[in-house]
Amino acid sequence: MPGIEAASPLRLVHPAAGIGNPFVRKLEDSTALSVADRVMLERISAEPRIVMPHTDLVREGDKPNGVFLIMEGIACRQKMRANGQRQIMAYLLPGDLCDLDVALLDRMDHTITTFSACKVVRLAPETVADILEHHPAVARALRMSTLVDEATLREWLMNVGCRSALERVAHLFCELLVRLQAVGLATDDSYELPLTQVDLGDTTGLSNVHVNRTLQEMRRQGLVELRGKRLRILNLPRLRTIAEFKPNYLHLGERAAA
Amino acid sequence: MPGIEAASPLRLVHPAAGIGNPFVRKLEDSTALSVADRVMLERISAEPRIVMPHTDLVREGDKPNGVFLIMEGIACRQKMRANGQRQIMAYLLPGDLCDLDVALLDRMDHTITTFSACKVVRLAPETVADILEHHPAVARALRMSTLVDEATLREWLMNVGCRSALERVAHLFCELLVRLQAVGLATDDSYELPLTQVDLGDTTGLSNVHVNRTLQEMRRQGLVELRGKRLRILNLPRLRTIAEFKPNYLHLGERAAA
DNA sequence: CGAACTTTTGATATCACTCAAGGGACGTGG
DNA sequence: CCACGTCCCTTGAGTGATATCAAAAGTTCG
Repeated sequence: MPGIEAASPLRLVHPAAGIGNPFVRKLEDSTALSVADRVMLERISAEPRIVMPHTDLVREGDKPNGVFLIMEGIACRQKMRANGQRQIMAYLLPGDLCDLDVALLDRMDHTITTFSACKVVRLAPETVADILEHHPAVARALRMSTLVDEATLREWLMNVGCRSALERVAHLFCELLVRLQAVGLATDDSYELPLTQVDLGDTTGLSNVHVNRTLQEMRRQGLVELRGKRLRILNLPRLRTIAEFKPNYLHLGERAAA
Repeated sequence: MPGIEAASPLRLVHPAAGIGNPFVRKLEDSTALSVADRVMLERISAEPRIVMPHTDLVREGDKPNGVFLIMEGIACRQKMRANGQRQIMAYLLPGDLCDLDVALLDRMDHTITTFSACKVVRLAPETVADILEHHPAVARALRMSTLVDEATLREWLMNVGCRSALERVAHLFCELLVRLQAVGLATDDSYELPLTQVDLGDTTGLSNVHVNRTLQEMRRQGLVELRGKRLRILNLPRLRTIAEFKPNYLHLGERAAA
């Protein structure tokens, strides 16, 4: 089946191929993809669905109904407590594929919600199975990306478990810079951040009020500038030092290790 | 190759088969294993290595050198900060297999250390690859178990991010009860817990002093009894309520859902 | 232009941390 | 079997970081 697609030159010269498609771009970072791989990836991600902001893609307790691929926008994994407290457990950025093996589970144990308007693709379990079986390079890259998701989760636990408010927010900002740069969505020092201070608080285990004061402190120290929904990092070296940010857990190439 | 093994009846009547082997026991919870599967599992876990307490199995920065299977004892994943602070990010209990796909990574991003004396088996990447290819039922169970590990990590983040000291410790104790029961290492209401209060603090993001005071409060309320290294839960319903413990994230069968 | 949301501010409260020291428990070696 | 060291648990006092509450000011958007 991939052979048929590969015979179609139209796909290969599509202007956005490999640049506009964050999924392809991300996978290519970790593995060399064949033409057939790339064609297949372009094909499955060709018709994204547009989802409004603050919409649940899957809810805790639902039966998993396939795997989501984020093409545009930002979403998150989250869980609520009975008293209304919320913990955000991951950000899903363009190029991220949620839960490769989720079909093995009976019920979702958390909710996936969009922050901003998103373009997402839902892949049926059979599609995923097909990729895993017939596209080993892609499968490898996806497995790798799952490992990175888990490592990121560990780093978040580290963040909330043993860093101060300033350090936590600094760390989050450093991580997002690297991850967004990897899919071409950040400049050298800035990116769009469609989150409220409440969201940041629910991410870092802080109250919104304290996030606010922490951001003020960061501005005062000339670390960042946060206007509208755009974050600009003014002093990256110092921000990294404060956060003790070591991007090794993101397992990027040598490129970003510096 | 499995066929040859299956022809050997000796393995099948091994007295400890499926009972003494926590790995087999755990996998059988999620999938029906064939005789060949079980034989293979018994074979690869036949000769565990004994590791002293407080020994690193792999260190952050090391090249991953295979996958560890915990047969006995308790170990953990952890990371240190430059200032000496430690965050524990997972407990590895008997029957747990660490990092199915870890061979894809260049470097470890965290350290795995034993708490108590452990029996562990190291599986070479080829062994793992062989299982994934030739034992689909086992592969499924292992993938599933990886999903549970990740879900557990999310729950820990929830714990540290939005629960009080009492709630955090209560939640941890509830989780351990269920997980240890699943491998036959806990009674109805008690289990061995070879951890110090410092360890508990590094797990829950609390200081050792505060863990101490929290444990005293739990004793005062008649929730638990912690003598020597044995934890006995005196009022499980209340402990669960306090922790808001919902074991759904462990994705056990109906059995433990109650 | 108004409603709803988000950010900001001030005042107060509290949970948990730090520091420091005393008391057990346990193991080892004399 | 006792003496000692070490590790762990416990206690007290004082502090500090962050939470809570409530209201004002700013923003966004229909």
